[in-house]
Amino acid sequence: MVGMEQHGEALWSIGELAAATGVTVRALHYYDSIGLLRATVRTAAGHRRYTEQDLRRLYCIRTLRSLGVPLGDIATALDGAGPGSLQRLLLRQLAALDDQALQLKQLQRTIRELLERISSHGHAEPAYFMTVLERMTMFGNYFTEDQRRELDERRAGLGQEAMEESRTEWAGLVEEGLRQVDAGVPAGSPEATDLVQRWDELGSRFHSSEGTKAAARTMWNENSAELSKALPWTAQQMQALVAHLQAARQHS
Amino acid sequence: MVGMEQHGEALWSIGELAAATGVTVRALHYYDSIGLLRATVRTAAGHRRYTEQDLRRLYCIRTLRSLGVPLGDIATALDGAGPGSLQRLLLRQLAALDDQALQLKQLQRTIRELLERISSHGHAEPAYFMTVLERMTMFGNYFTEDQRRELDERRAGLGQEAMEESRTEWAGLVEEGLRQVDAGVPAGSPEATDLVQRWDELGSRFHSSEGTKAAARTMWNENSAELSKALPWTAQQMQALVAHLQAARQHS
DNA sequence: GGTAGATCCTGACGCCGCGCCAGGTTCAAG
DNA sequence: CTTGAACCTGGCGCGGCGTCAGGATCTACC
Repeated sequence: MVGMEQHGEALWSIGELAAATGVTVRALHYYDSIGLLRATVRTAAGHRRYTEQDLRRLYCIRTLRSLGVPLGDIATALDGAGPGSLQRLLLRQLAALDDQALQLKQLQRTIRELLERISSHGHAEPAYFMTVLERMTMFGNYFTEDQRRELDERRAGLGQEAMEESRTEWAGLVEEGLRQVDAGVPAGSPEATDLVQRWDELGSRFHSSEGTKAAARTMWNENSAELSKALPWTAQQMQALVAHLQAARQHS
Repeated sequence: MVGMEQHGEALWSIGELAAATGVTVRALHYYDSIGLLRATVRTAAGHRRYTEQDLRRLYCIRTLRSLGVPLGDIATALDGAGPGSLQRLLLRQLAALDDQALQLKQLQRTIRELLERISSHGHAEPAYFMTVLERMTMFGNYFTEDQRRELDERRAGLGQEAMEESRTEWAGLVEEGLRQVDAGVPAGSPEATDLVQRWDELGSRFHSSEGTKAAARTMWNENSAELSKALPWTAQQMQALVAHLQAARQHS
């Protein structure tokens, strides 16, 4: 072991440190280069010598890193503001992981649905892929898990009849949207903005406190859920409608 | 809309496709450059024109991508072997996500433990970081969740007395290991390999069916679990021991 | 004190999935 | 014909290292 018994302090070469901690030499080089873990001592020839303090710091770094914390955050937590900064970091990371876990659950459910669809139906038609995509992006971007639960409760509260009614109404809106697309109605026209407004109103029935914005997205979700059950429209029609509504929403 | 009504087919420019699907133009450029989604048509000036087939393919791509599938896998699944390849891909991805979910749970538990430790103890000493790191790397690399459960059951079955006995025995082994380190016993010597063997045997009590290899890792886990409760050794001693054992294991 | 082989150094490119310019060409509308 | 929007290609950048390449330096043995 290099430098043992010198001034009563133990010094490790980079290879020894790597072997002992399981971190690669390259990683240590990298940590040094970004200033996260500089070797306290350098020999005359430029070889790195690590102290026991460095070792302890390395353990902290690797632990946090294995918990998924990015190196930049580790650096600020270890160098920056003293007490409590580590705690705050861990709390943030825990929250981030919670988010990730929820997303993972979403993905797993979606994949299982896709697999069922494939095995029962023989194959997956592209149109179905579209509906899956719709639901995922809408869901992922606009709702937290809590909000999702709230929506489920609200839907349960509305009852079967109201749900059926809304579905018919929604189908009517889609039909009109397609008519507008076919007729070439411009996105800025009153017809189009009116459609968007009724669209959002219908959505707002399923959502109260959070306002119309999120409600519109809810409607999109109902949308794709319905589509997955019965697909009376082609992919091309749907994409045209999507584009039309998006454009109209920007104009209004 | 570009190219509408031409030969009865609809063609989209790259910007239109981007707006309609929510994919950025840059991403489409990238997909084109890696051959994942080439624009079927190019105008004389080199501008991309996408067909409805391209649109459908894009929906598939984005769906799989949002499910976490890497682009390379998507390409092989869409272009490669026909029926069943998609199903296999999804099954693989599902398995991968299951793994991720388990790892996430591990991480969350570990962070919560760390937080408890910090809040009850005022701060976290570096030595504790080391034990956390040990458990994580050992656990993460060598055990599946099922194996973990099996281990927990086995430990419960052994009873308190046997557990206590094993702990004392283990402490003895650590003491001897430290003696060897202090005395400079080489890793290839019979003393060292004998220590490793007894170490693994002790571990094998906690693990039957999977063999000694995994059992040794179990022992490592006990190791750090004990350390977290009472730390009679310094970080430096532990790291030296770890290195010694690793080296001896390679020699035997 | 010479030499071999292990270890060390710095510097550079590669990975993935794009984001984000820069500088030039082409399109659609008035 | 002009203007501004859309399009093109090509290049750098991120994070966290892995993986060479080419050279300097260490340790051990004769």
